[in-house]
Amino acid sequence: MSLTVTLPDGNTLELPDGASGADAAAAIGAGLARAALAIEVTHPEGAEAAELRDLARPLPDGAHIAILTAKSAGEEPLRLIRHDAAHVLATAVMELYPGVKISIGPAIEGGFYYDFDFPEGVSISAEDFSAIEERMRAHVKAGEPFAREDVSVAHARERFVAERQDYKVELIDDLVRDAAASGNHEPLETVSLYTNGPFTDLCRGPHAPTTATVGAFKLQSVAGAYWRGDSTRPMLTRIYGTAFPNKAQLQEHLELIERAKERDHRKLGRELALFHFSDISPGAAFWLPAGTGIYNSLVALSREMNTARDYTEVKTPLIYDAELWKTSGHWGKYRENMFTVQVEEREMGVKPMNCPGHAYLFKSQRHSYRELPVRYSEPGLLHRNEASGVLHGLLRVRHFAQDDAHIFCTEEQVQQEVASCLEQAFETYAMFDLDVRLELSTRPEQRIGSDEMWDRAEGKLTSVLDERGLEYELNPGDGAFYGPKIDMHMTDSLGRSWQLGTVQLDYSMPERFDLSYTGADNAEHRPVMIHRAAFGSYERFIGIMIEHYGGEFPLWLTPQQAIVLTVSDRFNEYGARVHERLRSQGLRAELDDRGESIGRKIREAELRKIPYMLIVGEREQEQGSVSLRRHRVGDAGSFSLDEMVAQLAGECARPAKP
RNA sequence: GCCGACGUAGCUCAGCUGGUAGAGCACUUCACUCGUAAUGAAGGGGUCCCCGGUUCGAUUCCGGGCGUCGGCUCCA
Repeated sequence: MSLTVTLPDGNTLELPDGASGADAAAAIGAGLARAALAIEVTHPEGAEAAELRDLARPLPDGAHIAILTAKSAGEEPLRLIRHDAAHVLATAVMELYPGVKISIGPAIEGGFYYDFDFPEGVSISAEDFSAIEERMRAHVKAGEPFAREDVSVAHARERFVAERQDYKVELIDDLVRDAAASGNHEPLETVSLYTNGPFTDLCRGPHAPTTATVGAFKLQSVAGAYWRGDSTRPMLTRIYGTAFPNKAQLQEHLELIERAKERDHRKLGRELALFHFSDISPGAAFWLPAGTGIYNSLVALSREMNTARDYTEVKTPLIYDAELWKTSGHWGKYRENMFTVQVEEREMGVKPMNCPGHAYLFKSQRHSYRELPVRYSEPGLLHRNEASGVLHGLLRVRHFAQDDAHIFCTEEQVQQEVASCLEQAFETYAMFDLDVRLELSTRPEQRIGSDEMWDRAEGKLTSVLDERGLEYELNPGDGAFYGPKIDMHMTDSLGRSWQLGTVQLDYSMPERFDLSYTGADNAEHRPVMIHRAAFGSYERFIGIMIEHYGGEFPLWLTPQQAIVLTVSDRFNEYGARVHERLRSQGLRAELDDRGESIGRKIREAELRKIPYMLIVGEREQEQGSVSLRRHRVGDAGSFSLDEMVAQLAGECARPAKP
């Protein structure tokens, strides 16, 4: 008896019955057999997707197979190695800390982690890493095989109960329950265990043949993480690490992280004197002149774009009677995260968002269907009492402003308005070369409004996205408490994802505030409310933008577009004239006429990342010219003053909207 | 909020086992008048995060708080 499998190049391979993936690799070549990590198997019958399996498992007859090695394309080899590394980490920790309870340890983007529950009184910090790494290295060096064993649920459960591995027992019970609940599957009868050296873990697999494939690894950080991501359950200790097939790749990865840290907006914000943070007001930026310039440019851009789209700007109060927040529903859900003040006998709340104010303002006037959509925009100041542990530079703050707007429209206008909001957001991001990721967030558990309302609202957002052929991720249960939303996300220098823009559909707020307009039928109708922002908060957007550009902003946005550097103070008068010419063209230019050497002036301007340095000395003064040096490029030749001014004015203009 | 680490001059950091602190950069002044990434000299600058405790004496040890960093939870 024999079996036949098909290789990726279309050739077939005949193997004895019961042959494994390892046998297939060996049949192809000894080099491949040594390098093989796992095998991708596509079943002959059934339309199931390819499955990555251990090399040791027998191959089904007629399968299409592909041997995976460390050099295979895609993320799979790294994921496999990192998952192996997570098991090796657990092995070492179990040996070093008797009584520790293990939970889960997956591969993640950039590495892996394993969550542990250490015995009472034991706490782990980075200082313990070298001892753990040493044990890990011993296991990797030993090249211990990963052995898979499929055992009955009862057997596995007994085993982990006996070992007091409560988290594993809970995982098994959940697997059984989920299988039963899914309906279309048979009840769960077996689970797989993987053993490497002294360590056995409940694990779906696959794994590489031995621990030796973890060529290079490093433990990176330790952090708390709630069991099952649930803040009501115990907090476990998570150890993060990363692993690669070899040392060089690990080294390269670590250097990449170091370089990314150079782009950190908190570091650049300080170095470029854009903003300042202080204990005196946690979570609130002090904006220095350069940063304020950028901030104001963005606000101006938003105003222009809004005006072009028939938005009207309004101003609403910062502090409101609690009654407003009770009406909107925020008092019930977000009271803990609001700043409140006692004013005489009244309890007041500082606004964490503009919507209730805008709803109230809409209600204060009579509206005809003829004026709809009414679009109120307001870069209003907001305060949210964010938990101390979540604050993060400009990206998560307590005090901020949004490029916020609320659209009040008829049911029929909703799709058009949502589409237009998305377009405006895309247009905005295009000006900054940002690629955002879309997410559709649907009804959360804690919500207001009927199911019919949610069906309708989610349906509308989905249809706008689908009609435009936009790619998006579905985020079930992540909507606002009053309606579903489309969020636009962007990542920071270290790959962490942050929400920028949002478009939220809201049938609930108009109901709660009893908003209405008079229809053509002379009867009162309920408008629909759309909440939207493109930048999101100006603070966060600037933070993301600093990291995106590494502090080298586009010319139209940069705080200082040009600096005039005098070679010595004999040329300060001419320098001042050049400076004045630039300023009269509306350019943001500075004059450095200090008695310092030209070398020093250049160095300082380079460090400040000023794009154009105009150097003036004897030659330039005589010829009425300037010598240009571009940031990071160097000497760019000599130009007549008229020529230079015209060129700069042209290049520094804001790019035309697409 | 939770877990862990950290908190010394504007910034980056040093400071052995407890005896009230130091460097470089930045800043000020003076000299230098300079050609594409640092001229030299002198000087000023510190409630060593805050509040308690131990001690003859605390930046150092202990407790509590606050803040920051990395995660987790949360994010209207």
